[in-house]
Amino acid sequence: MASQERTARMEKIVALCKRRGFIFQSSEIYGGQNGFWDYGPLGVELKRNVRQAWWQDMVVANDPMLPDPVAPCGFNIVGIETSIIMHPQVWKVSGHYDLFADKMVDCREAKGRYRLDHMKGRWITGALAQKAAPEGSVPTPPNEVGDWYVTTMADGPEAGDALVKRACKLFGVKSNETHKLAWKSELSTLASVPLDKYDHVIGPDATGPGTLTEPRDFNLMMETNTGALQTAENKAFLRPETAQGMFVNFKNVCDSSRVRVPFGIAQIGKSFRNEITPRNFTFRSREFEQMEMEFFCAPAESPKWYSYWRDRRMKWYAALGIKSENLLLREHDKSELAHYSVGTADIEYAFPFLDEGEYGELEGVAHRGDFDLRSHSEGKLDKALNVELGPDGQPKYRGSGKDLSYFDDQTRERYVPHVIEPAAGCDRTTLAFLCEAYYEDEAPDDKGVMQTRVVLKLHPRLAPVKVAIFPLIKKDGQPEKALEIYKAFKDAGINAQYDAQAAIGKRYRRMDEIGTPWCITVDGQTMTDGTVTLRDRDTLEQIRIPASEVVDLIAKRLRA
RNA sequence: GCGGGUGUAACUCAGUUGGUAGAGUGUCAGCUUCCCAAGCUGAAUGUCGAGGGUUCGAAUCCCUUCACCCGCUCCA
Repeated sequence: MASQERTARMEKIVALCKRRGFIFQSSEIYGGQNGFWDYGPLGVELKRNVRQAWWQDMVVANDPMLPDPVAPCGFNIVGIETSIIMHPQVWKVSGHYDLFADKMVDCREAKGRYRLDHMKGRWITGALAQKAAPEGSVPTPPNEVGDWYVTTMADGPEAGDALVKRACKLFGVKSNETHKLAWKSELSTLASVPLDKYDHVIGPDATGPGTLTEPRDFNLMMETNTGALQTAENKAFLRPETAQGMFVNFKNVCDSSRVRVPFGIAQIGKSFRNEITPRNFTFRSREFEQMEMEFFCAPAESPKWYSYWRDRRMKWYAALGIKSENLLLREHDKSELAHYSVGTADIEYAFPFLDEGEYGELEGVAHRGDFDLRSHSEGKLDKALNVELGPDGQPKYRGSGKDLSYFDDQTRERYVPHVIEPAAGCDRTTLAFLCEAYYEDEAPDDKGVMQTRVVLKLHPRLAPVKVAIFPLIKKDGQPEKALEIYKAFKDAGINAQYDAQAAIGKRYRRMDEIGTPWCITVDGQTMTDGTVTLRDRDTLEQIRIPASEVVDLIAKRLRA
């Protein structure tokens, strides 16, 4: 089975990550913490390199004076680093607060999950007609007269009728004798029922009472408190995305850094979400790192910029070694889009933990229109881009009241810029590079027995260790010469390792397994003519070059 | 959240009807070794996922719990 092969491959990658110190489970000695992961000595180098490659391409490489030939024009992108905890109003205006602030109850019998405030019901007195207690319920003596809370998920005017229907069935009353139903209360939501009465609640799809769990919060956002006192007033949230930090600093950046539209603000940082089901290694974590960029442009230019960023981001993954057959650009269907949006595309990777033909999201490139800047200015907008009003006719969530428009002194126009947002998951990207790099060779050993060689074919710029230096044998001055070369790499700021332990073949294999692209070996010939061998991880080929030139050569290859 | 599976050394795994743990790989040290998991000698390493119970005695039986994997469900 192809899927078993894929699972086995993924398990080997996870084992390698642990064995060689790329990724560990968080708090492992205490039994682990679901949805959280630690990066080990090699993993942290790999992840740093991913960040650095992103920052290089998204920030450092860009300048209005040096336009990318395929871009509409030249532009700047500046970096920023904003706090994880922001003013709580930020999340109300951004829409995150409303998105998932609901209490949910589960029904143990019907295996359903319901929003507490959507479940309507009425109290009624009577004897339940049911005989056997349903699965998951509180056992009830049959035909006992009591007070019950009958519920339904039916909405609006239908709710009352639906309850009558349900009650007839539950109490064995004929549908033309509904006057026999002894209602004790008007329609209310389950939120009005105290927890200690849940034994008497009959779920919308249950056949008996007491099958509902207590209401549980399903909050996307992690909560915390900012003062020593944990009161409702000082409740705060750990950011679920880094983007809002850039939107709320739009004016600061404009006023302080001589940028002109079009320009971008980029940020790399941690975000937090209470994922319901953390799964698939680091893919769905509750604490994760994002690499996001908000590109501000004139509304009329935004479709061109959207296409540009979507294509450019695809190229970035390819340039760092992701094969095109494992990468998918998935344009969202027009019906999935908010009407103001020109498009949203996901960049997806064929992770081995997914079935063949399935892809997991690495990055979303979204055209966000002026939704965010206008919301933070005027108040949270609804889908029609009007300020969403509360019952009192005032904005439901007030914006900052600050003017976040931009005056273009070339065209003499004032407008709220539109935003193109390429938002990548750093941990997912790191994981994708690991999965892509994992490779097994077979080669005979000196006894002719086939041996598996595990290689991480990481792009040299991503490899945690760039080069290893070995003395072929531990004498004749070879260790001393090798250490000298090793120090030259350290001095040049290139991450190198020295290893004199065990046979040369074993040392090469150790380096293959962690993805080190090059190994340099000092041998007998080095002592006479000053040359060393340079061995390539992928081709296994060796060339001889002067020891004095190796640092420059590797540095040059890393820049290429 | 539900159902199924798993959890023993750093990794992969063995461990009989209950009698307080083994292998291979890896790691480390020494010798050897002039290029792709070489050889010899030696060494270290386990709260048998955690907590509780039964028992004279638990890796093994029971309960609870945590984590991971698979399938549903849910979801940015």
